[in-house]
Amino acid sequence: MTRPATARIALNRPLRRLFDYLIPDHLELSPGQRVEVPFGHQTLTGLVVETGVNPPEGIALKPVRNLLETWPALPDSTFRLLTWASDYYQHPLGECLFTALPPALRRGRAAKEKPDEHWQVLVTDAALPANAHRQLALFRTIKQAPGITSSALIQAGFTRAQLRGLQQKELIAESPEPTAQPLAPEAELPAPLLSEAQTIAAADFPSDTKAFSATLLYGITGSGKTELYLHYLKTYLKTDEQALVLVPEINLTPQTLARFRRYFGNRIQVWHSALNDGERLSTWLKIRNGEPVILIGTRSAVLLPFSHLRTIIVDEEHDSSYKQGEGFRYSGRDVAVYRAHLNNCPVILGSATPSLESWHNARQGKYKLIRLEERAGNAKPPQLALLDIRSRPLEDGLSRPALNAIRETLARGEQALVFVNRRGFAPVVMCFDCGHMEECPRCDTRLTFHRRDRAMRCHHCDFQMAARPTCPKCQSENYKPVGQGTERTEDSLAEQFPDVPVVRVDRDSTQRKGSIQAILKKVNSGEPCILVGTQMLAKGHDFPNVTLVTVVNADGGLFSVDFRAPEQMIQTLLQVSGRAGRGEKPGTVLIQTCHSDHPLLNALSHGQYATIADQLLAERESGQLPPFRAMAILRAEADTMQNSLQLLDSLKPMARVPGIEIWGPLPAVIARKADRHRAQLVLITEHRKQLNRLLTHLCQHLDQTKLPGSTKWMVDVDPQETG
DNA sequence: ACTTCCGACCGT
DNA sequence: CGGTCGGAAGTA
Repeated sequence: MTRPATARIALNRPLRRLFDYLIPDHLELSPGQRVEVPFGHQTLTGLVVETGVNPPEGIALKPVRNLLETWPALPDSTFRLLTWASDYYQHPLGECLFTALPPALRRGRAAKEKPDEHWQVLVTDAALPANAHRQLALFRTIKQAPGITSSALIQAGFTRAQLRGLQQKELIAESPEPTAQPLAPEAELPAPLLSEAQTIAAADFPSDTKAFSATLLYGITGSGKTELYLHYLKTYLKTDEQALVLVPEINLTPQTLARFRRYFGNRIQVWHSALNDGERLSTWLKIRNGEPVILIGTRSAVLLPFSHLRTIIVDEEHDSSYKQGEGFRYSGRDVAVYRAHLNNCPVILGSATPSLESWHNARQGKYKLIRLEERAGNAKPPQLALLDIRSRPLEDGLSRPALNAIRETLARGEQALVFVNRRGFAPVVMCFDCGHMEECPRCDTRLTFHRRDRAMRCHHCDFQMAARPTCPKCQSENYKPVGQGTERTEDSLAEQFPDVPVVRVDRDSTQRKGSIQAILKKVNSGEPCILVGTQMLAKGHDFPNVTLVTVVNADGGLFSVDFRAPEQMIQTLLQVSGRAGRGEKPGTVLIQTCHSDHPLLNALSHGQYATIADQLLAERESGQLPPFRAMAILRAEADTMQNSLQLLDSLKPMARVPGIEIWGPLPAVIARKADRHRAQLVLITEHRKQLNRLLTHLCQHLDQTKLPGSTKWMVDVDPQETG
């Protein structure tokens, strides 16, 4: 056996091919290692995929320039996971592999953390200009805690610039040795005490962390799923093992984190979009080094290079944000299940409203189903009632009975939550004389009116303009907002209940960092108030004093073209209903609708999610839709609809494979978005393997096809949005 | 994705 | 005839 002379390298580029290089004599390479290679006129970071390959003929190989670490940045298990995901989701291997690296390592930086500086004061009193109060505060902080680190100071709200300022004035200096005693680790709590129902559920959790198993924990809102996760990890995870807890972005709140930290102290680490490059590198290294971390993270955490991973929990597994909507369109939940499989460890999917995919797997016996249908503590499930608003007068969207219920709730000293599924003031502005509606010039959408700043905004691109006082078409002054948005509901409620704070929670009101924390703090004080908000309110928050939930309009999902709309509507309604009555007091949910006789809404007001899920699954089966068949969408976008449709049409002959059904090509529901014309071709089949082979073939073909102008195409496997 | 190459179009 | 702008080709 001679040493391999060539290596196949993956690059972080959207190319469905790898590049071969010579291995210089002084280097020894193996898969997963990070290297530097020449590429055209640039030097790029690459990852070794294979060595000893036969390069294509007639190409002069260049040598690998440099090996960045002796150890593989991606260990074998992670490497295999990503290779599988690249093939399954039809996304270029290079880009898939690089998503498992922190930004610093993607850019070719050393896999080392910057050592943290420690600081001490040099004088007893700082003579600073009167306006330098931040520097003065920083000086006092360092004086009080000699040896404190830069990162601790930055965490406390100071900046590097302020440190540099004091250092230049020679008021502080780096201290060589940390003089501060490290804080004694706080005593970790033992496994939480469980209720009777929880104890029964806990007994069904997988006890073997060295074998694959998939468990669906169906626990109604407020049943205490998090306690079960904590109990499970306390019971079965050994002190030298790693665990992963996936959560939707919105659920990673300081409260959740604090709760986990009380039980596991500094084993708890986090992974989410708000981390900076340094924090990402630091956490990545801990995981790569096999430290016994319990990682609480969002979607991309499932791709990290764990080596002692013994359990994966996916909380709120139905949440659509687990599916990446662009680029590498993977599902964090599905990758988690496959990872558990590869790794021979348990995966636990938890939800009060499981996805039909997981529900189906449980029904089929592929997943073990654990049911927890009792609320923890003294809390009772909320009472749901439908409120038909067809012949009722509405005041800014709210009916008299709903307003009365809110009034009574506040009078009892409790809190009310009003759920509106649209942000802004009103979804459209319409001329009552000529019927004109304001549309986005770049998309096939209507503009939403935001009264706060008198702006018309498109919620599908970044277009916005000043609102007009009169109709631009007929100059009529009878030009008014129509329909309900969060802003309008907020204003109207503030007018009707002037003595009570009205708090709006949506993407516009929570843009500022930490503003949601401030809102939650206010609500958790328990004083009577009205919360108005979108989806954001439905997710995972615990408001013990909210006893009434009003849904302004539940009809959005009833007649949508998207086959997932009914499922999503029911999940959202149940999740938001779950915010009611989580404390001692019972909760009520009022759902305003124009279709109180609709079977789905009726099932919701009478039955359990389990019953509805069975019904919805039966409908999916009769329609031969996912999860009964596998689906993939080929999307195209171009400067004209004709170009998009033509490209997809040209694929149809190749896609005519027995057993695979083709729908389309058809223009997307929003056919034009940011001046791009979009169309899609749906492929649907019972044979997932065959579909995968076809997609590989189609991608290969498309890669070699020269496309006119700016025409783009993409593949979406297991799409979440089918419009 | 990023870089370079090459032909079209402009002004003098 | 130089300058630059935009699209296409190539990266091993």
